[in-house]
Amino acid sequence: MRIEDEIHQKNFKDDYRRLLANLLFTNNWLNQQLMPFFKDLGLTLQQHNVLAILRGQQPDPVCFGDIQNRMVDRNSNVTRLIDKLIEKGYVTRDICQTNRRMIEVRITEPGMRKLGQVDENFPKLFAKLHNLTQEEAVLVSNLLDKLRG
Amino acid sequence: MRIEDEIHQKNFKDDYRRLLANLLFTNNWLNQQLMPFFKDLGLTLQQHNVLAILRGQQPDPVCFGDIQNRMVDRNSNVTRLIDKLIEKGYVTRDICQTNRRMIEVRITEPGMRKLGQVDENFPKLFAKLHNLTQEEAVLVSNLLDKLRG
DNA sequence: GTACATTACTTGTATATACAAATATTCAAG
DNA sequence: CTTGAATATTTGTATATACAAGTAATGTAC
Repeated sequence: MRIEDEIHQKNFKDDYRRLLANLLFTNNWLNQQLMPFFKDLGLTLQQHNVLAILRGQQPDPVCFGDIQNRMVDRNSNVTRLIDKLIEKGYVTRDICQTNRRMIEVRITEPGMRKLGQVDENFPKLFAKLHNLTQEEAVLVSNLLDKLRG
Repeated sequence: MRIEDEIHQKNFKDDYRRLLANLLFTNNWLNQQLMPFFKDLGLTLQQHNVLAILRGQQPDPVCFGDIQNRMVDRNSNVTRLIDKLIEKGYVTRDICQTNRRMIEVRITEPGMRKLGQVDENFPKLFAKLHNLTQEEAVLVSNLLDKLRG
């Protein structure tokens, strides 16, 4: 459905304004697909992002700063995110012995199992993006890279 | 900058996962451009969105439901948004006399002037989107329309 | 014309976000 | 070896969001 119809706006002053509205609207649409998906699995999008980062570095730990730099959403409060993940038993935190300002975060076995469970369900999530062909997905992605400069 | 470099991830399992990360990351990037822009002008993105909708219907009023349906961000709480805009003197609210469940919202003269001030500053905001050519902007926008189905 | 569903908006609340200030450790200069 | 700057994380707080429940007016069936 065209963005004009989605937000009941007949036309835009120029193509950049249409793009801006479209990016914001599409992000909202995307969040409405993602939030219930992760909620059903007992995670938030950001919590999943952290777990995936930790799995990627296994068996090495990752410190808060590195987690922040690798997150898709840079505004997340890593301290509080990790608190939640510890509550759920999916990660551990230890003070780094070589630099005691830093915190070493590691994913636990239950955390790995939870990620595995998410992976099993991913196909039904990604099915929602398959209105685009693979070539179109690559094209949009590259243009977004270009947009950010 | 490629999304792989932005979030320090060597590669993605497939092009749809790369697209998903890229859409979310780009939205965060976009918000970091938009938020200070509107903050400097004493508005939030959603407040501006409402004002623009009201100007579009002038001199007719717009009810809450219609505002919601035309907003880029459908999750906004229109009641509280309007409360803020009344506080600032940019809109008025009246009970609709033909259907007293409905609220008629209208933009005020100060609201129009504020919108005018935003318009004056828009070029410097949209400059940030000009890493894409006009053709590319159209292309991305159309592909986003297609993505949502 | 009364009862029940529907519509339109409001309120409450738990959680999340943005952003600034605080703490605690290490580094670096003299 | 002390002082001040830099780094890494934590805490505080005001505002925003998601979502469920509440209220009030209208529509509809009998």
